[in-house]
Amino acid sequence: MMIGEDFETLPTREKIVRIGAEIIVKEGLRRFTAKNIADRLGITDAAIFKHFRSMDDIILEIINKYVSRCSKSADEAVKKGRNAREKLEILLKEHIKVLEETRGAVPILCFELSRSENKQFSSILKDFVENYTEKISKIIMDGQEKGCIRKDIDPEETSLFFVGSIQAKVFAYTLLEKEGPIVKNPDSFISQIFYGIFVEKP
Amino acid sequence: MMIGEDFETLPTREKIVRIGAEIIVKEGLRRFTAKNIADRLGITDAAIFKHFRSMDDIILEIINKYVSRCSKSADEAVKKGRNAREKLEILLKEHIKVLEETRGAVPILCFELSRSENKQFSSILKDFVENYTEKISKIIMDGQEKGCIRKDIDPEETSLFFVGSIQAKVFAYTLLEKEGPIVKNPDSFISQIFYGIFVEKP
DNA sequence: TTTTTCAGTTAGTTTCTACAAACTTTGCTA
DNA sequence: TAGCAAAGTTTGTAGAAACTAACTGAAAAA
Repeated sequence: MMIGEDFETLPTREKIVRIGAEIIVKEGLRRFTAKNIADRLGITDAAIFKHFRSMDDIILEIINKYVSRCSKSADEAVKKGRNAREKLEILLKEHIKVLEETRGAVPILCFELSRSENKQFSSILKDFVENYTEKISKIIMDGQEKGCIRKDIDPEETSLFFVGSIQAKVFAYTLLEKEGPIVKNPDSFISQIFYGIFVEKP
Repeated sequence: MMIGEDFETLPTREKIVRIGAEIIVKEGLRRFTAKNIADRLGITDAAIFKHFRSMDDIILEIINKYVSRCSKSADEAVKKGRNAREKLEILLKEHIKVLEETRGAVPILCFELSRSENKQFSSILKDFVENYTEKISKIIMDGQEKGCIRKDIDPEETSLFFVGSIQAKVFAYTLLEKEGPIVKNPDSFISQIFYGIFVEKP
């Protein structure tokens, strides 16, 4: 099932969160139902409501779990690097690591839930993305001052471009394969973002 | 409502398709229901089925409409450009144009429906993306032969990166704003993809 | 040992949803 | 002007979905 370890030994509440996330990622929000989750756990749909007050509460827990994990790894990355290039590289690599471990859950949740009826979801996600891109923006501005990053790019736009590029990988993955790693070659992926695809400017 | 012109004068069938797409884009598949569409048209849900045999048929028409439009504009782009750089630039600009006119519908449909229960949807989308990226791949390989594009990048991966970058813009748009153009500065967006963000390689 | 709590169950209720059948209105055409 | 087809309507059905309430067995707490 989802993310290895010893899934069977986990408390039911945690199992619900993981299977819920897996359903959203692999089948979409439409199939995120109490019955669908319960069936996979071998319990009845009513039992789900012994652990969560509502289906929305499950989604909230899913978002918070994955989003906070992503934020944490970004903070660590910023500490480690000594210059803009190093920081961005570590940040991207950390992000890719979380991405692989969670099988693309965060980007898909972001996409699916950002347009949700429940404003609480989109507000959490918005805060997360804003917070995350702010960290990247700071690194970029620092790099621009030091002269290693192009001065004609907008830091905020570029940080969104970073996040979006990862989003893009997940998109390609869900549409075309669904097996193996989401980012097959992290180094060449990072190189493409850092240095573009053309040899030189015209 | 959706994409200007004279919406009111359109036949109902066409209105259903447009409003359906708008609902998927703005509220997600979960709210794509006959009643939701009918309410906005000022008719009853049952009337929808006078125009379409099933809800899935509406989605099929939505996908085909937007996807074929996207493919067509790519073909035109390839014809116009005289070298790899020009071709890619025109292609991206054409794509951005369709994107703005359709308010981000294609990427969102791709994402939402790629993980759908209905295999027909994902198969159409897969074909579209494969076809589209193949065109881009060819341009890139041509550029690599001519020497203007880096030889160490994988054409197929990079063409997916192109498509994904646009996807990413839509993602940022749906999450953070929802007003104005999806790609605010197409030239700097293209420049970022073409030449990266760093001044020079280490 | 008794009691309480936890994590289940079954069996509802309510609301939604896709779709169907039968009827009505309306505009076009023979 | 009769009649027909398109595009609506109302009404209805069957199946999900999200909960709810009342009950049960087992384990933890008293």
